[in-house]
Formats: sequence, structure tokens, C-alpha cells
Amino acid sequence: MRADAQRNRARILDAAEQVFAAEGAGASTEEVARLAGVAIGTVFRHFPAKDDLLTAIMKRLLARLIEQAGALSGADGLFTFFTELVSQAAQQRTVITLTGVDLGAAMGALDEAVGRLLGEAQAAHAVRAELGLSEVMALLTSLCAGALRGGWGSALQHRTLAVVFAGMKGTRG
Amino acid sequence: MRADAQRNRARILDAAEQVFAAEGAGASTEEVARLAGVAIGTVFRHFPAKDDLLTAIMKRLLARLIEQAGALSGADGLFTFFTELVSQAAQQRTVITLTGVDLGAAMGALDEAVGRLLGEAQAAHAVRAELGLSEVMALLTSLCAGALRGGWGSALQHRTLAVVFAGMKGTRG
DNA sequence: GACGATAATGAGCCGGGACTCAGGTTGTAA
DNA sequence: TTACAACCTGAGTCCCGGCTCATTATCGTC
Repeated sequence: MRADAQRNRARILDAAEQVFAAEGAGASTEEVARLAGVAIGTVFRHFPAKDDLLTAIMKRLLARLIEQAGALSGADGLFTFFTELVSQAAQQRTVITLTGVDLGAAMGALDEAVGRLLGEAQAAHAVRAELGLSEVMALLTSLCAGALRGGWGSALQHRTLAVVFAGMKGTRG
Repeated sequence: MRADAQRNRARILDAAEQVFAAEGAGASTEEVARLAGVAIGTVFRHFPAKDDLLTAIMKRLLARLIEQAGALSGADGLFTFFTELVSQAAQQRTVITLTGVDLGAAMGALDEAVGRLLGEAQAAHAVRAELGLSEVMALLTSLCAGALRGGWGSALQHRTLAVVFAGMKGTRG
């Protein structure tokens, strides 16, 4: 791939992430092109359909999340991960507005990474042993979705997470 | 207002609720008209812009929620409300995909209704006294959003809510 | 520097969906 | 029953946004 093509591809991806994060998946491709400083045709050269662009940034975002999860460990790793994600969502730094996009295998990798954090937290008796991965993921995605829409302030983020964390730690169900 | 106009208005509202619940706010007005058994012009006669239609069904939905909350009381009222809403969301029976729609005062009434349930639950020592309305609403909207996207099965609904309820009851924060 | 391959450009095509309006239809009050 | 206002109809307008492609520019190589 030619050097300029590579540079443009990266610019488009960055612009798309920003635009879609700010305006949702409904934002126009032309605006992405404008922000990237590129003509529309160039965007479509790299990503033949809009969905391809959406999928590409979702995959990059997901990969970044998995990396973030990978950097954590220990009793508090899971809680830290929750906190980071909710904070990002509240600042609209992330999207995850999966519009029917097929993320397939990538999503499984996230499950795996979170599963590891859950296992470590349980081994340290920081969360209840009966807690399953499916409900942890459900809580995580719910909170992100909520923070994304609501634009929660940091105080609200903290108080809301405290309730959920208490439920994950607590001895009663 | 003429009798047929009234009838058509109701049909349009019902159709819109169904269509938008199934396909999101992006669904076409024409499909709403088709399902309502009415010409497209009739829809625009009653609701000059698509947003007016969206707003109308959101308000009706919200009013229904407030009514549901009003019918509950006692120590478990709040928990029952959560459970009902999440279940509805999981079945896509509700939308709340507020697309920048201004619901203004109506939203305040929901806060009030949930606030009452929270107060009663706290009076019965069924939830921690320090819990505020803002985080309860944050949890409620998050869980609904999550259930809506994820299409949670009843088992997952139950397990996820159990964690949150434990956090609301538990003595530690 | 010349040259072919690769990439970028952007005016324009096209489909879809919000919205309109001239003309036909129906409810209703006198 | 009549008369009119309110209402309904649906083909058509307009615009927006995804996507194309002939033309032009740029890169990498000899």
C-alpha cells in the first residue's frame, strides 16, 4: 500500500471515530471526509460501504478495550475496568452503538478478557463467587449505554457504580 | 374534532408505537401509515413533522410508565417497578430511544413517581437510606437500555437485577 | 526525469424518505 | 336533505446521503 494511502486511511479512521462518537452512526460520510481533509471518493475507496467504516472503527475500539482490560489484574482489576469504561462513555469518547454490525470473534475476545478479570476478583474474594460472566457483561454494557445517553457527571458515575459494586461484592442476593 | 379524525389519530399512534419499537426511530413514516391503514397525508395532518409523532408516542409511553409506578407501593414497589420495566424493554415493548425529543415536564413526573417508591422502600428499610434518586434513575435507564439492546432472556434479567438489588439493599457501599 | 501503477478528486447519479397540495370524500349541524 | 367545513388521499416535489467514475494527481521505480 502506498504511503499516502496508508496516511489517509488512518486519518479517515480517526475522523470517523470522532464524528460517529459525536453524532451517532447517522452522521454523514461527507462530514467524515471533511474532517479527515479528504474527498468523499477517498473514503469510499478505503471502505466500499458505510458499514465497512462503522465495522472498522468498532473493531479498533473493541481492540482498544481488550488491551485496556489486558493491562489490569488483581482484586480491583474488574472494578477499575468498569470505572474506566463508564467514564469514557460519559465523555462520549466511545461509541459501541452497534448498528447491527457484525463484530463476531472480536466480541468473544472481550468476553475472555473480562472473564479473566472476573476470575481474579473472585479468587481474591472481592466479588461473590456465584456471579457469572453473562450478568457482568450485561451490567457493563448497560452502564455504558446509560452513561452514554445520560452524559453522567463524575459524581453520578461514582454513586451509581458504588451501588453496582456493592451488589457484586455483597454477601446477600 | 370529527369522530373519524379522532379514530385515525389513535390508529396512527398505535401503529407508530409498534413500528418504532420494532425498527427504531429511523423507521419511515410511510410504514406507520400503512400499518395504521391510512394515507401518508393523514399522518402529516395529525403530526406536521416526524418529530411531533415521536414526541407524542414518547409522552404516551411515559404517561403509561408513571401510571404503572403509581399503582405500586410498599417495600417492594421499587423493585417490582424495575423488574417490570426491564422485562418490557427486553421484549422491545417500549422504546425510550429519546432522539433529542423534548419531554420536559413529563420526565419530571416520572422522577416524582419513582422518588415516592424510593421513599417508601427506604422507610421500610428495604433499601439503603443514603441512596439518592439520581443514581436510582441512572440504574433504571441503564438497565432498560441494556435489556433493549441485548434482548436479555428472563434468566439473565433475573440474575442481573439480583446484583443491582443486592447493591441497593446491602449495608456496605 | 520518465513512466506506469496506484490513489485522490468531486461533480453527479440515484434511491429513499420527509413533506405538500389539489382534488375527492365524509361527518355533522341546521 | 343540504351545504360546508373538516378530513382524507396519494402522486409528486425536494432534499439528503450513499455511492460511482472519468479525470487528474501522486508515488515508487528504473
